[in-house]
Amino acid sequence: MNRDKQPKRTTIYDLAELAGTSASAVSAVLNGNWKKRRIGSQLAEKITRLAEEQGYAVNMQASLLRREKSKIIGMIVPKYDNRYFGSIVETFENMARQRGLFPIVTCTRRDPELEIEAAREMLSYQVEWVVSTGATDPDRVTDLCAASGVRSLNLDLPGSKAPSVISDNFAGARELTRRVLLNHERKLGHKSPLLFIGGRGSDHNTSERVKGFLAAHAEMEITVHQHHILTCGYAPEKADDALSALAQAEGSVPMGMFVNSTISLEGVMGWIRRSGHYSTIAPTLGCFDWDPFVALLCDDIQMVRQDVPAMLSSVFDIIDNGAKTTSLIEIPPVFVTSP
Amino acid sequence: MNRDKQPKRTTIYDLAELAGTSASAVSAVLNGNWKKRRIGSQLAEKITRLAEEQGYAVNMQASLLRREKSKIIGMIVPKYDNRYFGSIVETFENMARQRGLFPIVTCTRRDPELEIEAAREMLSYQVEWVVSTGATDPDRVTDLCAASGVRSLNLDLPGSKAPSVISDNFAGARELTRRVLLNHERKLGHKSPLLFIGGRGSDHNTSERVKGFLAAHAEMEITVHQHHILTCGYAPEKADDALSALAQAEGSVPMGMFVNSTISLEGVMGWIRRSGHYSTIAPTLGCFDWDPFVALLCDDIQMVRQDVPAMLSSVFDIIDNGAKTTSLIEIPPVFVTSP
DNA sequence: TTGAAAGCGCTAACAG
DNA sequence: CTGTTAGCGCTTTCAA
Repeated sequence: MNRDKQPKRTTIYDLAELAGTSASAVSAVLNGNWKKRRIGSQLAEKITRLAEEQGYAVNMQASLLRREKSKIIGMIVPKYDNRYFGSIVETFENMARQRGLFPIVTCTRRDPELEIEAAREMLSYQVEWVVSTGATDPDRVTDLCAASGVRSLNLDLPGSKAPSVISDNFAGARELTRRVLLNHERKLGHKSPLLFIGGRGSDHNTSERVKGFLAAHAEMEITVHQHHILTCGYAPEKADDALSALAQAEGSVPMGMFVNSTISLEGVMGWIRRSGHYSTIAPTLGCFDWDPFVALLCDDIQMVRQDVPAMLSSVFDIIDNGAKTTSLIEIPPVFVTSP
Repeated sequence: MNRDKQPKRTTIYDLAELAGTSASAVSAVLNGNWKKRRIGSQLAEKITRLAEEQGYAVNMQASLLRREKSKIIGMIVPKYDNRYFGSIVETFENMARQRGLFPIVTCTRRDPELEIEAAREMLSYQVEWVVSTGATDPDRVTDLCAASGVRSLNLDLPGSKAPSVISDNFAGARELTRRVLLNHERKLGHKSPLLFIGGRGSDHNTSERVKGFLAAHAEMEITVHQHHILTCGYAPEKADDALSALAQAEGSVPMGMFVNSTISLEGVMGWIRRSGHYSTIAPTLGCFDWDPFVALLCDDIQMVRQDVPAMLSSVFDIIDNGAKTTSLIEIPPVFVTSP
């Protein structure tokens, strides 16, 4: 059994004393390179048993201080409040552990200051990599890391100074729009343009999706009204407000919509409910994002699910094998049709 | 500007040399206790400027090795795939940072082995606290931590060897059941018992909720069928399968349900869709959990939202001020009525 | 086969 | 007001 109340944690010196040997022998055994040091197998066994009994845990701070590589990998992520980022984090943790890395993840709530604050903190912990997910200012994080000789990498939103892995937003949005337009035409009996809502106009993903949205309309020879592109931000209330304002200004709102994230969809759904605008006929929707409940919410919704496993495979491929700093990898998203 | 390619990171010795002073002065200044050491303010300023210019970041491994307290706080969490755990993690990170602690969070996918593996890893990193959230075997984590003199604490699911903060499952479930029963009676014109579905029968929360469920029925003098309590597990497919089996066995399924989590609800909704069992009349639902889209899913759903901010306030109150090891704090959840 | 010893970067006495 | 010094626990040469 272990000490009742350990005032001080067990060290390799304690173990060495108990085993009647030296700290270096203990270290070698515990690190598994004792055949290299040709340590007696009975000694090795004794040390292992003792460590077990004492509940010994290596002091990583000391170990890492001495080593050259920390094997720590950091990720910053904007929010934990949707399935997309949730599965990014979960997959990241898994894949990191699989290759013997210790993942540390922190959430920066879309705040640029917090982003660099978090990155700085990670640098203090000697991370070997920083993955910036959906960062508002990824290049700033890259600069900060580069100054300490730490590599970084962008996920979800691209940067210009480090390799980036993102969804193929243009192609995904174009195909999603095409599907929704067809759906809509089938229902209405005639062609009709959609409303685009959600996201930040300034971010790369949103602007690519707008381009895809416009391309699909153009291919089907449908004219989009420029003021029907509402890149109002990500928060639910923003979408809600934008729709209210549009309805007020124009007296009506398009019957079909391209919603730029489940977060925005939350606001859109709330507004649809309250406004009573679609009491006679349900809107035709497309959402560039996925959520299991949304799939059940209505029949006329098409969703695009970003391919998180493929995205993270790319991320770790870069970590394992390297990549040009400027490379931009675009992963095709997956289409989900509601049941 | 900083060195093009730093082969070695800037240390306090580099800074000391540049400033023409000693490492201890640099350390004191950078740690903010230079008034204590009465260091000249011009020197202090110079050091600060230099550190800034060089992009200096303290080496935490070295710093922590020397210090007595690590200021690191760990949390293990089962999944990142729902709003409840997502907001727990986000709130935890915030509150930890607010008091100068460094949070490390890891997801253990409801796997008892991973739970203790993760706890062991955190101990190596010298965490001061481990918060076990929804752990399958919290007492094992507590034992492991105790052996290294590290304090721990349970969240969401209670343990017997460390303080626990959980929702008031009994009262919450009783009130939720009461509301759904009333709703149901109003709709049907007569009293009718509900089906309980989801969760593990062996976990504390589920069994308390079942008790509350039964109590509400008893108070309204409604008899529940024992085989209408389906604690089939948390995965969506489990709920789906359990409903299929019940329908097969009995030819019908109750018109009202108490669903034990949004995860289970996912399966329930899928089954409802596919089975066509409720084509004429919509089911009356209650869900012990909250999700913004579920609120929009149907009119007849009552939800219970666990009070995450209050739960984490309790957690940090214990961390700040201590608590009896055996204390069990139950936080009343909040009722959400769909719009 | 094994142990002694140096030193990772930092903090905190202690000695000026 | 400031510098010197002794470790924190561990890994890794190097010498035996």
